[in-house]
Amino acid sequence: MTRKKPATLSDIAATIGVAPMTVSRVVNKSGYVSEEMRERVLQAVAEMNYRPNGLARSLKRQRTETVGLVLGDISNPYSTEIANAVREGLSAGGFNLFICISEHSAKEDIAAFDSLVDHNVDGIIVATRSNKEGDERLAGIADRYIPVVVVGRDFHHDQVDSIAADNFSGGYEATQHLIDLGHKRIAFIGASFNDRANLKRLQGYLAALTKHDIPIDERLITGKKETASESPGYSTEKIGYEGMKRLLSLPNRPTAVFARNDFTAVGAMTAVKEAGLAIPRDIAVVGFDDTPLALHTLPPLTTVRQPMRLQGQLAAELLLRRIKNREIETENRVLECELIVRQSTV
Amino acid sequence: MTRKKPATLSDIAATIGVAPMTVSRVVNKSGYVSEEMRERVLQAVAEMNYRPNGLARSLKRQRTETVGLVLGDISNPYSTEIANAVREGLSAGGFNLFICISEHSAKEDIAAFDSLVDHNVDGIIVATRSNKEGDERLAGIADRYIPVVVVGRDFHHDQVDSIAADNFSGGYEATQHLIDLGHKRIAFIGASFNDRANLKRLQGYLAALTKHDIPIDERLITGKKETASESPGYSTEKIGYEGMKRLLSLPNRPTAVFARNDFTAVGAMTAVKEAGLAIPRDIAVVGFDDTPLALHTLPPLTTVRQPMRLQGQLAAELLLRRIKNREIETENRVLECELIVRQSTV
DNA sequence: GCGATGTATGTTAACGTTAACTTAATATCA
DNA sequence: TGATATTAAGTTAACGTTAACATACATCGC
Repeated sequence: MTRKKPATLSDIAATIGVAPMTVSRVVNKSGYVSEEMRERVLQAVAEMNYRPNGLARSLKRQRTETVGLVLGDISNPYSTEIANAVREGLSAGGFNLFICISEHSAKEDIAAFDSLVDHNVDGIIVATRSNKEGDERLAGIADRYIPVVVVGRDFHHDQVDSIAADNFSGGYEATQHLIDLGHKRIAFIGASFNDRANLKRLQGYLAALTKHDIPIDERLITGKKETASESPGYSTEKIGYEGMKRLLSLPNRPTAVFARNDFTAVGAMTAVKEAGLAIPRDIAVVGFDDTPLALHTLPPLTTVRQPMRLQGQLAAELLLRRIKNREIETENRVLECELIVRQSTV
Repeated sequence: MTRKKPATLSDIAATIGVAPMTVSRVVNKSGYVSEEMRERVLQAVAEMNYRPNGLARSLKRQRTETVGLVLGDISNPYSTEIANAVREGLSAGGFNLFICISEHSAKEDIAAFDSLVDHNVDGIIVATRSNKEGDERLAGIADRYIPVVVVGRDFHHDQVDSIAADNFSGGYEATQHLIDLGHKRIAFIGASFNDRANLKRLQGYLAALTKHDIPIDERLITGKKETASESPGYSTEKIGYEGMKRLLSLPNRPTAVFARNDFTAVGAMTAVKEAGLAIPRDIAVVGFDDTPLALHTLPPLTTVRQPMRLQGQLAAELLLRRIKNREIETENRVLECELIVRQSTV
């Protein structure tokens, strides 16, 4: 059996003996077509299993009604929530979403940008970590007036809207909460210097300590100075578990820990329980992100909720706005985080 | 400032006074071009910030070097691992990956298929749950000889390769394991009848009980008969928690539970602990999937590992194979699962 | 009866690229 | 030396669609 090529608009036109344009009008419901002709065309379309060629259409129309989303990794509630919210926002506006994964590599970041630009998407939402080469390419794209919105990425350009959670104040509040409970030896688990959001959380932690005249003890800050691409964000239970083990072996161990995120917190909690200590009596634990998991740890986890969905919604909204009209002021939104107190600290 | 249109290949050709074809040859490194000309062109390309228009190129070349992946939801280690493995397999072959999310809705499933077909992707990998309308559309796509591979989806077509984990024997082994440990009252948490994989796990569970002459008690099977689109696969801790609560309130409560997946198992464990019972002494728990989480529950979770990465790798491999040559026998692979025994059952 | 308007089609050219062919100059070799 | 390759371009037409314009007939109000 030989493979037959898909029918084109001209094929349809030829078989029923009309001009291609007439078929186009029926398919696109535009312009004048008689009811009789409409039916003839529609029947042929159905019979020949015709589908418009999107490439040709987009090439001619100069728009694809498609938006690209670049994520660092997919195995991460943050990415997940953003993607879902973006998708909803876009499909409400009639746009399709294509997602690309960069695995936190600058090279893949760029490959994703290029691939999306090559497919002439109408706009791009970028939610990967900043890196020099990627930023340069992104600037080049924005320079060409392709609508771009960045989420949680440290990138500035006069054509690019940005959205981020206030990780600094989130970290500050989490630490403040522990201080309010009387803790003096508060640890930070999972510091990472090439992840901007994480860094901000750490800075918030440091600021809160400083504000309350609590000396900063470097031994209480675990983490590593990664240089390049790093770990699958998701399985950071390991980081938490190992970090906590190290902290517990200190001569003067902490009475509270602030973990970079909920997964790290879960790992830390496991280490605490294994050591025969109680949470929060011996060690209080705070996480970050308020993932669904946080409700189901034992005890339930105090954590900082960042508005993930809202970030995704806003990203979709700002991008659609910019697609409609490129000549607008850029917006840079910073969204508040909220401390959710549960039983792991009280 | 007025927005200038991006430079085209002809623009480049015009500014340096050569034929467009010459520029094309330089850009694509094909055919003969003198070294001197090459440099002239390359310089103009750089100066004018030129990027080939992928739509036009794909339209002409009749291929996009892009593959689409349709996932039911993104908030799910299963989707995640598959996506990562597929991505790796494809990028090794020089293909780009676009991911679409259907939110387990037949309508969105179809929208995703159509969007991908409209963008003329070279092939599609489908990892969503089966549904009638979606299957019909998918068959129509496969009929047009567009390469399609399904992963964990119950779909048969003489042009479509399929890959699935052996959920039945996974469920069987998990249950067998509990029976071997002497359990007679074994519950199943989170039954769902519109999720094929889940159904198979349940059937494996039932088969193991039957094989060992253990009567099936319907009260020990929790779950609901959902009709349509369902829950965000990911936060099924709730299902596990609530299911376990119900089981614990039975007059003759189970001594072991087999949960549909690890998240459900975690929820169940929380309920067990809250009731003041010990795992595995009072109630043994088995999960499914072997997510990273399973190592960090307390106690660590016995679970059934399904080869997620392998499924993704195979999907990429089979799809690329079919893209290269459509006239090949279809393959239907069923991959073994492996019971990982940890402390939640022993 | 005549311009104005509405309806139903057809024609042309273009979106940006490249496969396939053509032309022309230069190099190679028996 | 002439035949044959090789190199370096240019020309044409097409991928499948649609915007813009052109044509033709019917209807309408006056």
